[in-house]
Amino acid sequence: MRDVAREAGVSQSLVSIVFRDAPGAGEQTRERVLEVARRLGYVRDESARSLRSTRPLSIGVCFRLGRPFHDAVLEGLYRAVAGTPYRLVLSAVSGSRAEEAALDDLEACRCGALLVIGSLLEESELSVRARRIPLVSVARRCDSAEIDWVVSDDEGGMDRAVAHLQGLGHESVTYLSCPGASGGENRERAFRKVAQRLGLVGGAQVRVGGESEEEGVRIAEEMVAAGNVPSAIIASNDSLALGVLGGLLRHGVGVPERVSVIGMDDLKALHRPRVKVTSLCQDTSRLADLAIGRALRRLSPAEGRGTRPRGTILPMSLEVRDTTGPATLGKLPGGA
Amino acid sequence: MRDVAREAGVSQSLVSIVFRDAPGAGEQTRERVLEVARRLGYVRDESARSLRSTRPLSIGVCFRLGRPFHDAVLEGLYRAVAGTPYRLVLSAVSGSRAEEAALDDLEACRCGALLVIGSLLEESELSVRARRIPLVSVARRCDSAEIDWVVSDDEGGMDRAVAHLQGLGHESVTYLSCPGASGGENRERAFRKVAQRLGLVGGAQVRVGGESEEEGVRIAEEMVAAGNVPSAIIASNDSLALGVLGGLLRHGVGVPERVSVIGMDDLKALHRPRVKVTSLCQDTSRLADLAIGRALRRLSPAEGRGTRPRGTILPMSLEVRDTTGPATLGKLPGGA
DNA sequence: CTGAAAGCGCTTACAG
DNA sequence: CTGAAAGCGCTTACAG
Repeated sequence: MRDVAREAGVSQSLVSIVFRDAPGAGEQTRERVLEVARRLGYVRDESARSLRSTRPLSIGVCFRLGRPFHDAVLEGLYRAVAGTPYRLVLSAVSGSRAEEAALDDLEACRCGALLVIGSLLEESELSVRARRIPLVSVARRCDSAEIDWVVSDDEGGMDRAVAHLQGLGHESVTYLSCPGASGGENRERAFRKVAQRLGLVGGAQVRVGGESEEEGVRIAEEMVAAGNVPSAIIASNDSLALGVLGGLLRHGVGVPERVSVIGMDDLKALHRPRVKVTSLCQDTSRLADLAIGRALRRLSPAEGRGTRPRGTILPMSLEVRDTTGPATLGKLPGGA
Repeated sequence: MRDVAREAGVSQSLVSIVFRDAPGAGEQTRERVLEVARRLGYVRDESARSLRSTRPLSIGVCFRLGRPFHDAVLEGLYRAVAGTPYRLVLSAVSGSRAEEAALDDLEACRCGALLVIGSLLEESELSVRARRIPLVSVARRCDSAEIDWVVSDDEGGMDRAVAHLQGLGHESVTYLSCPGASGGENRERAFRKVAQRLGLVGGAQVRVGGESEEEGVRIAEEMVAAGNVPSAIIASNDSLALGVLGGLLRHGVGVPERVSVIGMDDLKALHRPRVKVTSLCQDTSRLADLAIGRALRRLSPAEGRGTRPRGTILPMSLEVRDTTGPATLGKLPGGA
């Protein structure tokens, strides 16, 4: 910066003014500074900037590697942050990197706020961090006093899914859970509630599922082997749904002729050429917009941390595709 | 840090010494400082650290959102960097964020080196950046004088794939290219070379492919409609292979009975329950290890930027699974 | 083993 | 509109 100032024949503060787009520089001077900077390959130093600046310059994002849902939210976050004066700082959770480490890293980087996608941490631990720095939880509800959150309406979505199946004549539905996942408990609770509300009490089954296609296949095969294949299945995530689908088809159990299958999350991975899975979709783009909105609110000097945190529940949409159809009442072959 | 020093009754430099694990602090003092820091919720500021430190503290990584291959490499990078004194700084490329912007961000963050996964930029642009900061290109060969690179051996892999098909009796092979991808040209060139070397000259076809399952389906359907379905297909990426597979099966063309299909990259997405696709695999973990190794070399004061850049070509392995089988010489039904 | 002082590259008042 | 000076939170010599 000093070099640029010298080369352009101005003071260093003037260069700073030009780069911050602050008032106080003539049109000509501004252009000359910019030209010199370009010529010298000058890049403004973010560390120095954020160290000296009186307000934060960045928003931290904690996400998980290899999850299409997280990638989709991230994509939305970049879009949402584009019009603001903030930049995104990323920190990934993976097999070799715990969520705690990822969050520590973000806290050390002078982020003004933290967005955490699908956190798997205890709510109490998130609370502790939220006391140090504003926290927005995405896709995971947090009822602690300090945390803003944005989630999808599992219950409303589940309602739509079950009603869809009932409309097709299905009288019993088996739900495959996902114990380890961030929204797992919530989804299971939603299913139980909805099943009761829609009078599915006797026909509602909950079975431990998982998060991978492999587990889905195994479950499907167990069902077939036990001669106990339900007429409708809601899988708590799409990988599971895909596995169940594959497992059933492999054993000659028709989908949707004999069994209807619904997935959740609407990942791109679902859009396979062979069969498009009916799925309950989260609106990743709105999730991202709202998350950035919350962060901006906390970052604004006017509002700041004063107000109590806000939770928002976004509707889910049921995308009806190829894997759901009329109930056959066990009259078709394929049932064990 | 000043607060911690005051609270622990020591000087600020002593706190710094403790946190840097530098010699010069008594065991007791060290523990007291650590205890106080924990109690106060002190987090060392990365911006200040990297600004003041005489050597770089971080390595920047530029990757693309929603690509399983990139995620796999990232996972390996986190593992590889764990034992070093450096941290990873991530910057994502996505629909709403150009690769240039992602790299600019990294340059502004005082990274000591940049790892770029599957860059789509012109080599000349990478060169310009490499003059400012050491650059390691992953999965994209760079012959400019300034850039280290680590790639997979497309030609050796292709050799293995074609030989495998020949061993099964296939006399002609159609290659589906991937014009937009980062390694696209290289793979296509590799196929042409290998086809010639293995005497497949007449039977070698190159056809424009793509990067999505949808494109794969379309191509398969065009082949079926034109009555021109080859006996063996190598797709330049796995999504394409999956699409081709789906498209063929849908029209009753048996895989591998009538057509053999090989994909490339061995993404997790390939491990579907129904059919496991034979694929040419990149070793993402070694790719990551080597990339970090290159960066460390450039970062070490001893070696530094003095030596000329090194390129490394890693072997690919052919994972033979369900989609390749003996050639049927057009005697089976299903050929148009 | 411990403390006082300088300085990384910026931004931010404040005086000309 | 422009320049000199202070300071963000650390690390790094260097003196006790």
